[in-house]
Amino acid sequence: MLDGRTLRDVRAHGKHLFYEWEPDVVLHVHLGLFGTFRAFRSDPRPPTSGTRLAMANADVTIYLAGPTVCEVLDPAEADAIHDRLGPDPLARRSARSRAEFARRLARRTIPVGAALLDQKVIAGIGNVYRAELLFLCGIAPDRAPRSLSPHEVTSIWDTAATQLRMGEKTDRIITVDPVDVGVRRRGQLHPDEHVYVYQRGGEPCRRCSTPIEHVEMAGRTIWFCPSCQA
DNA sequence: TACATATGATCAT
DNA sequence: TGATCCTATGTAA
Repeated sequence: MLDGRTLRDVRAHGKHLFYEWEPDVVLHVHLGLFGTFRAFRSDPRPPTSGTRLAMANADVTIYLAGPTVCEVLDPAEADAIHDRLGPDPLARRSARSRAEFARRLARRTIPVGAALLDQKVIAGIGNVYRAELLFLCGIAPDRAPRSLSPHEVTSIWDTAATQLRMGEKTDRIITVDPVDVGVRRRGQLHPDEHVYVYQRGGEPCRRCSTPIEHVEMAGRTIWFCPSCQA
């Protein structure tokens, strides 16, 4: 279906990837929990039974295995998927998107910790960032969206944009301010010091030493500091 | 070698 | 809320 076509563009919205092939065919990929791309610069191994997609040109061969979604769509179908997603903090037009986020968040009655995983509210956050963002903003995960001040809502969006941009740049999730672990620069952080709360249940908060707690929310575990996020 | 576990999202109920 | 998709990795055995 895609053989021989030229790749015109690749776009991302949240964790959804859209490969636009000429003319007017869109490959929609979502890696989910298990999906991985593997690239072979030379001498590609033959695809295995788990390989769902192979893309190759003269220089590189890329395999995709384990994705939640790998489907060929027409542009209208791709648009429909795009339209049902909430705003992406990494997209341009951020001020407008922030207002849209505030609107969509305010309509929900679920806890803010659950809303951050709802792709119709905000796209692309994920389980690590939802916990880290709420820590950075000093917001308890079980707060009702309606109880959040405009400033708190703004800070969630702006912090998401900043942190996601940093993650994109470094290809790592590093939310910790080096000052909080007693070093000067990001590069001096030990890998165990990259996050404030994610998967740190029982360990002392990096800011106040209170033991980190965790709770189940939207079917997944979220960690938080009961003192910093009172 | 076996097993638990993970940065996700959808759908049925 | 639980089942489902079903790869790679790290740790235990």
